[in-house]
Amino acid sequence: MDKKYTIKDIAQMAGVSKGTVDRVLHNRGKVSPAALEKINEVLNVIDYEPNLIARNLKSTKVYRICVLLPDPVFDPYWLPCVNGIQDAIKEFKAYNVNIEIHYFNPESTKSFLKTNEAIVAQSPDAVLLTPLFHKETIEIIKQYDELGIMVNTFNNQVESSSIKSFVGQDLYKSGRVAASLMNLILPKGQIAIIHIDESLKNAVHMQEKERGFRSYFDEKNLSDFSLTTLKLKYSNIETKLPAFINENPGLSGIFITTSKAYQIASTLSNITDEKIVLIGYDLIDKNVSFLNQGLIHFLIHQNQKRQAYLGVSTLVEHFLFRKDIPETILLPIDIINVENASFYIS
Amino acid sequence: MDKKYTIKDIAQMAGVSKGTVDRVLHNRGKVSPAALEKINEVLNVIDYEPNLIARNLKSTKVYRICVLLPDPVFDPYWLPCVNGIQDAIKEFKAYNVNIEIHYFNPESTKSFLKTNEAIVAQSPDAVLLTPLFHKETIEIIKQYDELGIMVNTFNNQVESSSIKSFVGQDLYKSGRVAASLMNLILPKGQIAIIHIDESLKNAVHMQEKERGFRSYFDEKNLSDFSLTTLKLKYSNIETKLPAFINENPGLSGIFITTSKAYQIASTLSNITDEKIVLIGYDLIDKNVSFLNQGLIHFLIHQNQKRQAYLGVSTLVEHFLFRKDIPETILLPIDIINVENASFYIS
DNA sequence: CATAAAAATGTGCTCGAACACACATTTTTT
DNA sequence: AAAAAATGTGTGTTCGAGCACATTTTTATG
Repeated sequence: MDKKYTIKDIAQMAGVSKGTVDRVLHNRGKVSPAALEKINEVLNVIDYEPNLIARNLKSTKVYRICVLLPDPVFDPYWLPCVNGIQDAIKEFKAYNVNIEIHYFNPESTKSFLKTNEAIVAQSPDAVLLTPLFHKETIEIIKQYDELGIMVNTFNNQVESSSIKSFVGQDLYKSGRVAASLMNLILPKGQIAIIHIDESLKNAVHMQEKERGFRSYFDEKNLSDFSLTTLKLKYSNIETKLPAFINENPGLSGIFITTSKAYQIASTLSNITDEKIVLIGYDLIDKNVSFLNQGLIHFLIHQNQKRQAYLGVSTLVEHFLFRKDIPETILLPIDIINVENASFYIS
Repeated sequence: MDKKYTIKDIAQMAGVSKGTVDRVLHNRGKVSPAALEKINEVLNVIDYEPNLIARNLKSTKVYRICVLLPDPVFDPYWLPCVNGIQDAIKEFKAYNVNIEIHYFNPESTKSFLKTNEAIVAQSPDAVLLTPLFHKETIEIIKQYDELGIMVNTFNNQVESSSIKSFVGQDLYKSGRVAASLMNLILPKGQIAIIHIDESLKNAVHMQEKERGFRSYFDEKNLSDFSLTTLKLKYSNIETKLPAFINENPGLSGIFITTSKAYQIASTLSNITDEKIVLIGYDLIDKNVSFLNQGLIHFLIHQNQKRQAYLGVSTLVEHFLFRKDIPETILLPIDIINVENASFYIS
């Protein structure tokens, strides 16, 4: 009963030509009520699904998708994204899709705006954004909206009615996951939450993680714990972290809300032999190296590669196969330790 | 420079007809040395990739793939597999592929053999097997091999040169992951490894997990631990487990090598208030329920859904797009606790 | 009622690969 | 020397959807 019907089949069954069937299916042109009814009758009985292969063979329209990504040269955090996008490019190269990556300097709002202009100039069908800068993103999105360019986002969440979709992780929950792991290793003690950032562009990101982390301990009502927040910059870790350790000799755990746990691990290994539990984010090489050395206990995998891949592939499948684009795709919060890390590194 | 060339383009460039180009590309029919050289010259310069869409549109060949799966009625463990396969069916329904699931009773080798016969009678192009019964699987595979039916396996690994591919998890490593988590919670104490099985059909599965689990503690040279292995059957858990707990009052952790951790959790909650750490496998409803209650600490996610999906999709992509089938695909060993479980449940 | 305008419907070509078939040329056989 | 076989090459059709254009039918208007 799973026979595949073609437009020709329907035309024959309804006693009309395939042109008329086509007009009914696509609401194009005029069709007499009589013909409409005959065709609808057939359509109600059978289960017509257009052959996507044939459709995409015919169509000469080339869909253009631009990806706006921070240049991995400035931060290796973004490297997996490039791989994810290249996977998507490879997968869809048989189709009429053109996917381009445009890089910007994550330290510079100017670079962000300039690269956006370059993309706008190309007037693609859709853009996948990494909305690092909130204010600028809102501006840019307005522009895209006016030009009828579809906007998807990933990694960072920005509220805007013009955004079709977001791919990322529930940061609040990921903070809770980190907390649950910390609590498992440390039944009590002082724990620091460290934010490492130069420009506060990840401020919301980090705050959500902290909120989740704290909520876990709040709920548990664990009076055995004391939580301290510490904000560091790349440039002052070497001086401020040792000072902080000195001031807090009872410190037993650190939760790092960015991918820079390796910086803490590295500095820490130079100044103390005490075992401080480190939990951080992302499987970048340096983090994995400290994980293997036992200096980082857990990493939470944000799977940027898959985020980027899904961001692109949902767009492509929307254009090619008319699939719906989900408003939000939340990737699982993968818990990584030294034993299972190798399976997540691609 | 990424222009897509067609056979017609090549024909024109080489000054021959598309028929001759086709003969060169597919080694069919005779071609004069002169024509061959001209065409090869063109092919060396450009980067020809046949349009897969056009190829699959033309081909009328319907590929038939049968999946041999234990009936989820007997064990809910297999339910996610059905979903994974249905995902694959949905994804490829536009193509000429016919995917059928055939169920057998996992308690009965007879049922396994009988269902296999039914599949053989259909003479599909490929079969995806769940090789529960080792001896019978080897026999069956021989039969498939003689008939030229391609065999892929998932979940259970069976050594055979006739098997094209295996999708699953590294069980030894998953045992190690479980051990590392156990060690994190328990700095010392007595730990039991419990195998729950009726027919020992999973014997190899469980042994590998135990081997990995023990290897972790062996390596660490942790003399503070003592590991005991206990084999239970579904029917005698209620009597034997309490007896075991009585005999071993110092027991502080249990590693359950199958998806039946919920049975242990349930029995345990009736006989003792002591906090015993439980680590098991698989996100089946009952396990997740005990995870949420805090009676199970960790579950290792074997992701059967994805295993089944990948088993089918690699086959389909092999037939449709001539992709290589990887010999082994090892899925990551996902660590699940109460905080991140929801993201893995589909 | 004629005729233009509008509405409805059918025909035919395209996309690119695959392959059957027809035809031409050369080689081999009797 | 004619017939038969082998070899080389080009042409044309197919797959199904999409769409432009041609054709037919209906309706409106003087």
